[in-house]
Amino acid sequence: MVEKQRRRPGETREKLMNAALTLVGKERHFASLGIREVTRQAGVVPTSFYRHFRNMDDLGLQLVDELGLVLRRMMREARANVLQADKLIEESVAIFISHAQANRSFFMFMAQGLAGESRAVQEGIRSEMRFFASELANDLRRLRLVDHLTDQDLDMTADLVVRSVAFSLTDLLGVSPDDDYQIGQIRKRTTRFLQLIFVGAANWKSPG
Amino acid sequence: MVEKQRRRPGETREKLMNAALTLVGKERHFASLGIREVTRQAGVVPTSFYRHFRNMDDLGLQLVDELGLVLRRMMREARANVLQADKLIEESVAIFISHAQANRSFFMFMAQGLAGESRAVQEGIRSEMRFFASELANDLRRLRLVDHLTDQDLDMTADLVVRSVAFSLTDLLGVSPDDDYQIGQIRKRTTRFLQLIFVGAANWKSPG
DNA sequence: TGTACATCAGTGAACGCGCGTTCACTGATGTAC
DNA sequence: TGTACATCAGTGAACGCGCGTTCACTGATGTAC
Repeated sequence: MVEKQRRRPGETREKLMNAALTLVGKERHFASLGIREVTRQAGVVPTSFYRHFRNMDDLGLQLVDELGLVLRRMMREARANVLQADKLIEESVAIFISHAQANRSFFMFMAQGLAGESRAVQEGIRSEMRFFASELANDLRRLRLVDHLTDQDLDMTADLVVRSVAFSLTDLLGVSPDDDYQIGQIRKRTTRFLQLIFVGAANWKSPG
Repeated sequence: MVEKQRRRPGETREKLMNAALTLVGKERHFASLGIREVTRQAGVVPTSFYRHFRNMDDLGLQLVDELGLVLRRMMREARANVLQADKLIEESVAIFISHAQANRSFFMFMAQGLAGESRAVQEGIRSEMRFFASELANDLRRLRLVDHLTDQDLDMTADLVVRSVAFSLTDLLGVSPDDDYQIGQIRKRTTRFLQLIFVGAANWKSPG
């Protein structure tokens, strides 16, 4: 006899979201996932899907919300651990890379969603990135490392940093998680990108 | 009676590739396109597909090749038209944006493919971007605007420029092609990103 | 505390449909001699 | 130049299958009084 029901509330919902993420982590594109496929991966009957989501887009939107949590967690860790200003960039990049590795599927979903099929998911991910960039701008303001920049120029700098890191993400997701050499290369290159941007910011004069 | 056969050689192949691009241009993700869907859009019987492609991935790879041509055309135009060094960035960005608008579907395909399902397509697009970046580095070397950089640092700068522009592409593709105000904003922001990067490059000292 | 009822979340059967792919056929075009 | 044959590219019919979605059902949990 099959053990059924008496599940923790929200358990199936969670299973479905994890199933979608797992498939995305296996090089599948979110846009090509089907409801039956996801429920199969989750070990759940297809009809269960509709108890939690209206369709795959809906599931995608809820994944975006969770992605936001992952990003906030990463930010918190970066704030706690990046203590020496002179190592700020190296350490932040290292933390980013370790989080990207630990949540590979989530970040894959994010990279896919930026040019994805659902406009709403796309907007959601963009909005998470904007939030991230604005928090970074606040941190930079607080650290007073680039004191001569106007608020607007600081925002621009933070935005460019976030974009560069996001692009490195797609590099990172393209190599095997075990390939330490390649990952090291990506880490170094990302670090240099950010250094270049900060040299630019340090010497920036607002056009007027 | 239906007029049939006696087609220009390669005509159907072209129709199929255009059909896929058209669908991608309509917010569809390439990974979610089906063979029947593409042939329907092309006005061709499903079996015709197999005369030209082994599967959708194959079609994707051939689109990457065409994408390369589009990028080379853009590069050529930029070289021909960007004459004054002081307007170099503005003018290049303007040319990029006008090409992105004129080949919206192609660039959409490119943005999608970077995090797409097919590893081969992904690699193809990356390789086109690397080529583009290396050509840009050559141009910068020739113009002698950043003479103090090592070859490696110049490559890095060009790479960062290309990435930033590619990311702006996803901004651009997210707004309506008629929304001149938004497009203007994206143009300005991209220009400032590149200016920031070049200020960084101008003041860069290779670590050693 | 107990009872009646509503809501919630999971199930299996069933539907009609569009999918990818195979097949044998056809006429146009290219090639050998 | 003409003829015989191979190759190419397009066609329509057919296949089995997995898809999204609906439905009526069931038992567990929450709520009202």
